[in-house]
Amino acid sequence: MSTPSCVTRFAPSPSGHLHVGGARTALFCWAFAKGKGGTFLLRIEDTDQKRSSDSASVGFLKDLAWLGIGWDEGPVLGTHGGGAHGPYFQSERLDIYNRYLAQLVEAGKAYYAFDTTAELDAKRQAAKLAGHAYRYDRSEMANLPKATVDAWLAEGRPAVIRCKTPDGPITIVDEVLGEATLPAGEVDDFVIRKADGFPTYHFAVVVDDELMRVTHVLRAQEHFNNTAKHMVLQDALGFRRPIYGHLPLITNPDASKMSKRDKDKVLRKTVIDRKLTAPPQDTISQARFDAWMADKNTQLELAEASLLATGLQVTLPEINVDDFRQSGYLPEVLCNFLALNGWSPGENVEKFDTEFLKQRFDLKRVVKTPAKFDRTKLLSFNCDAITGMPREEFVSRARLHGQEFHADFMKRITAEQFEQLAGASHERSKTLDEMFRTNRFFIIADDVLAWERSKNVEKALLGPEPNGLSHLRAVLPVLEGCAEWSATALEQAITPYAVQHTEGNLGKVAQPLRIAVSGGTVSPPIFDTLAILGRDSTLNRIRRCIATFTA
RNA sequence: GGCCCCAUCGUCUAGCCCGGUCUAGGACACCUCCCUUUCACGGAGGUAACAGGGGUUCAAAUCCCCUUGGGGUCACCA
Repeated sequence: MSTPSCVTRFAPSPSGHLHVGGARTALFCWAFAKGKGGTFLLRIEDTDQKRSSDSASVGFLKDLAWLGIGWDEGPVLGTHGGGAHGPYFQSERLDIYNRYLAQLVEAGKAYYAFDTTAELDAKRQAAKLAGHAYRYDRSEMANLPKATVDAWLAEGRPAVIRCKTPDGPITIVDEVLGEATLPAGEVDDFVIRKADGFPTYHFAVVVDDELMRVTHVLRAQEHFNNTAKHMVLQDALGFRRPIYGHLPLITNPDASKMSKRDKDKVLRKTVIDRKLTAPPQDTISQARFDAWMADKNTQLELAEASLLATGLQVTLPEINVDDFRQSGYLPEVLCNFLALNGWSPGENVEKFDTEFLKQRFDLKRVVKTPAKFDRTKLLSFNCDAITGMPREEFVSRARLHGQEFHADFMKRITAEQFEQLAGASHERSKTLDEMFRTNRFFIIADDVLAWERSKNVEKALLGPEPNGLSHLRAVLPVLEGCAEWSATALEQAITPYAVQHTEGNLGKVAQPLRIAVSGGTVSPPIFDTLAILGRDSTLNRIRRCIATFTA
């Protein structure tokens, strides 16, 4: 097997959900490697025992697959993953790390340190009060006699291993940011193995990138300063140095970090604004609600947050890839838009697919500044993509979306009705989800349909004579007499009435009809709406509407 | 606070490396008008930026310096 010229990796910590920022990083790593005929690999950084317990820890893989970002090596999912350089879970590579760790200690490039957390905290605190940055002081631990170290280890004293960082400035060479030099002393003797025996992130990354023959490290800019530590370790271990590229962060419009905490904030604000003291029915328990509201620092689980949001009828900001999926965004649009945050192909091109990205992606064109994530523009892109696709494609993609996220809706509508509805909704849909949210009236029973009592409704129905209500009365027998119940047949039946009684102003008849059958002022085009609804429901609802508003 | 990085319309960005073609381009948003049976779409126009100050130069958005502003990072998290 030949060695690929280019190997990139995406190395997240385990999670059930893929954050959009992570998705963008993965996308760039993927595009970079695949554009060069190289390998893109996935590695799970699960060295934090406290965080790596849950079984859904690699749920984010499905998000990656949904986006169309396939990985050549890594955890197996469908046709993705596998590879000869595993295991790809760091927690399964402990003996590998320990080998290199021992080598460093042996060579005097790393040492055991027995400081307690309390001692270190105190020193950090003192440094902070003194107004300078804390740097680990190696004078005690680095010079412990070997006999002492062995004795303390033998008696089971908790110990970490620290890297003995050489003195001197460190220059980071970065393909997007250029060169940056950290002054001597800026990188101290950092921990490379924790007291629990697990390597720290820094150590595991360096070893794995070497062993997995990673050539290019593309990661978020928040890792920039870590690079110096990784360089120190590479030198100590005699490893080659990969090429680095640090990608600009993606933030909220207010420049704050995008995090699932944003969902919590929306919910908390809603609860406070509405002065609620109890959760809505069928959401979360009162006890959970109280505990959550009592402490600003606790967060609801994602599932709880969704339940509560549904109960409160608020929409949560999309943060994770599956949030966007649920909201009805297209994976290809999300990829396109994500790529535009931090990169652009120039030449005023901004609509492209991942194939184009693969061919054109280039570190030189990655921007240095953080990008504020603009959901409105994403929505506009999504709208363009939806209205631009063939009708059959929209219908089938909307169907899949409905089956996954609106099972109740799909159950109460026939296949034929769905096809008509989707067809009528196509050109007015900005997302795959919209038609399910705005057309609930199709799936409720005729006798529970309620009419909204808004200004617009009253204006359309109860204005000066001849008003909407009288048009409804007049048009009812016309509809009853319709032999064929299709959009075109209905149009042919109603239009003459409009010509005769409203000077051809179809709206004067259409809007009352819309209200009568939907309960509100918004629906697909009126004849489609009536056709989908069917003869019985349409007539039923019009009769009830007349009765209701006449009373 | 120390250290590092960055700085073009409200937002994402093109241009910057290799000064003149930039009276700074595109997209989203916004405003106006048109289309229209609701919603949405669509069409035509428009508003809108080189953070500030010093240099260098015949010429600076483009090069240099300072100021200001923003971001990142300072864990036995990753």
